[in-house]
Amino acid sequence: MVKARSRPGAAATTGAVTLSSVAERAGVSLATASRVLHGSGGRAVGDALRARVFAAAQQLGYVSNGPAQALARASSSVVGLVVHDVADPYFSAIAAGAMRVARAHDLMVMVAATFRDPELELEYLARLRAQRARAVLLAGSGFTDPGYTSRLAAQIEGFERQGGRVALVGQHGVPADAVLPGHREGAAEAARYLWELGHRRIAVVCGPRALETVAHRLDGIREALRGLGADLAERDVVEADFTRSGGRTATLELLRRNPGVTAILALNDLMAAGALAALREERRAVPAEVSVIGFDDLPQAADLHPALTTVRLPLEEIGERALRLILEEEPGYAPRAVPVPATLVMRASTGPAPR
Amino acid sequence: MVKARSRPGAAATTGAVTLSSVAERAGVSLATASRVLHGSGGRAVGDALRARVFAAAQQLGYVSNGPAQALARASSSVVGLVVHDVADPYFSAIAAGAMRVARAHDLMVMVAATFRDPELELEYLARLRAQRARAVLLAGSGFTDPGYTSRLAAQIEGFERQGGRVALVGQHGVPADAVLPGHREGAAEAARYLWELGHRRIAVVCGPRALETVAHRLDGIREALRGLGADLAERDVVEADFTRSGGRTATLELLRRNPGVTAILALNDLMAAGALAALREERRAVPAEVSVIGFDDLPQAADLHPALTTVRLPLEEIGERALRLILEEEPGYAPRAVPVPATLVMRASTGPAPR
DNA sequence: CTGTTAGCGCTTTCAA
DNA sequence: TTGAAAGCGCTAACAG
Repeated sequence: MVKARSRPGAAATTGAVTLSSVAERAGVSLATASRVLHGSGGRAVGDALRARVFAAAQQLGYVSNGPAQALARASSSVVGLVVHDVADPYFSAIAAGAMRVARAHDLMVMVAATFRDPELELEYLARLRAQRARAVLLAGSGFTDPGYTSRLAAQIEGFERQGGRVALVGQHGVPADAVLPGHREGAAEAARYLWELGHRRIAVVCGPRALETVAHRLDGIREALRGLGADLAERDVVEADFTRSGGRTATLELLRRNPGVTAILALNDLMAAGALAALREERRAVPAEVSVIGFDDLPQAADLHPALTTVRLPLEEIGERALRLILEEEPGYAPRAVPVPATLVMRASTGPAPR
Repeated sequence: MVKARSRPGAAATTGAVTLSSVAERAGVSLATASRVLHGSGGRAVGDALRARVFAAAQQLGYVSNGPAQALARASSSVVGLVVHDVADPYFSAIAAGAMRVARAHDLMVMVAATFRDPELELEYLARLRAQRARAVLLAGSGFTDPGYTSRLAAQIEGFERQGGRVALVGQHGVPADAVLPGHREGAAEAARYLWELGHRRIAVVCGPRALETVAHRLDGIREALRGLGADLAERDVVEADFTRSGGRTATLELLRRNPGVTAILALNDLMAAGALAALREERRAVPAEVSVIGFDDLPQAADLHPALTTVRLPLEEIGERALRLILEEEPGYAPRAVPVPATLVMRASTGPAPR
């Protein structure tokens, strides 16, 4: 018995429209059809054949097979984007920037959400590697854990050896191209601003310290206060989830522990929103009794009540720059680092310290 | 001269670690290595060989080649998600739900943002088809344009013929499995609520009417008012971008056109935020002078000032249900439609009509 | 349980 | 310019 699909091109019998069925229909070779339909630039094929191939493809409703192309070319047209959580506006802003760049390069974007699980981050990186992603942007802040760091470095190295490029948002303690948001400086500026307003009882509502972002922002505050001759007491730093509800809980706890605070630095805007809610519940006037500063300047920051004073980070730009770094520039001898400064945006949630 | 890579397995020389180099190293056949490393379940290979293969893969640092697998299996492990804009909380919530389901099925998610451009939507669908995505979720609301609709239907049909599954959020006027958010009913309920509060001068601030979502919500309002013996005048419907700034602009315009309005229905929460901002600028007290209702119940709705009364849509659930529909159920004879009801959430931005 | 082998659909020399 | 043919890395019969 003759096997149904023993010959190249036989697939056409099956129903699937392949390049060779297009070639056959157009009366040209497979190679020519490939050159017409996928060849870069478009030159190098006579106009007559060219037209016939297009017509055949059109009539047959040909759709190229991405995986096959990726296999033959040993490189795909997808880039990976790894975030903690797509529903977190911080990450969706970065994603928006990155996607714009991907679009400009005609690449598809594979998005993975780790929900702040380092293991998942590593796993997704491996899968992106398996998918032969051309580049990967790790937008989630690193975790300050040596074991994790070395495994991450190994994955990254493997990925790069395989021809892929990797960029990070934040310096994860591994050598790779990175965009470095001004966490430290921005936080320091916020702390100094409060100090200037006369606040002396400053507290911090922060996310998990294992997150690099959190650690850096906290450091910035600490250093700034030290520079001012003050000190941030451990009891004035309350840690919780890096979310609105974490911010609310932490603030409530803080108010219990230290009813005298006059200023709260929330390490992101989500937590700041929670802090404002808690303060409202506790009937503490903002900023008359307590001032609040956030971080990131999410779109909704200005709509909080009172409008949130915060440290602005150009998130979309960060996503753009990071992806550009690996898509538009050759790998250098040493990893590149692009600093992106943070700026203080003064609104209505801060005021002079009550006396 | 002997060609460097004339024999299968020769690739090992090149540096790339392939399945056959693993097999060779483990002293087993390619098939066995494949069964151990990628075979589902894991049975059917003796423990001894099994262990040797794992060891070899480990030592060599083997990473499977996704495209090659996809080609051989004629099916990939990626699903597509098409949205208007990842930075829009409406879509990022849906995306979060969908990604959770994808994760449960061990699938990667390719996200495409169309920025409300129908052409781009079609293009991405084609590319997802080329990537042999297993399923695609079109989360962006359809466009009420017949030309677009028929082309969309054609793409979807092609995609399905190819073995892929498609789900929609909203009925785009094409036959495909869909999750149908209660736009109409939710909007109607909001309108009736305002009516009960005594409002008789109700206006609508809406996004582009070419969007199905907008059209349906608007219809719901219109019908509800008609049912109450009232009518929504064209001059009381102001159209703008489906964003915060669109909401602000439209509200300003509305206030100029019709200073007497006592209630504003904004067709999404983003626009409602803009409406509140505009009202604040114009020194109109909310809800004492003007009541405002939004739509979606984004996480930030409760933090607006005053806290926004809005129509809640369980967005993450919508994303989940939609993806489940095509990942967990066999295609039916007819397209399925899963209705998801909207519910009114009463907060502080609405109150009795002033007299 | 294990190995052989024929493709999957496309790209890319190499020759003509 | 165009075509022939050799893979890309992996899966899945099929045969032992």
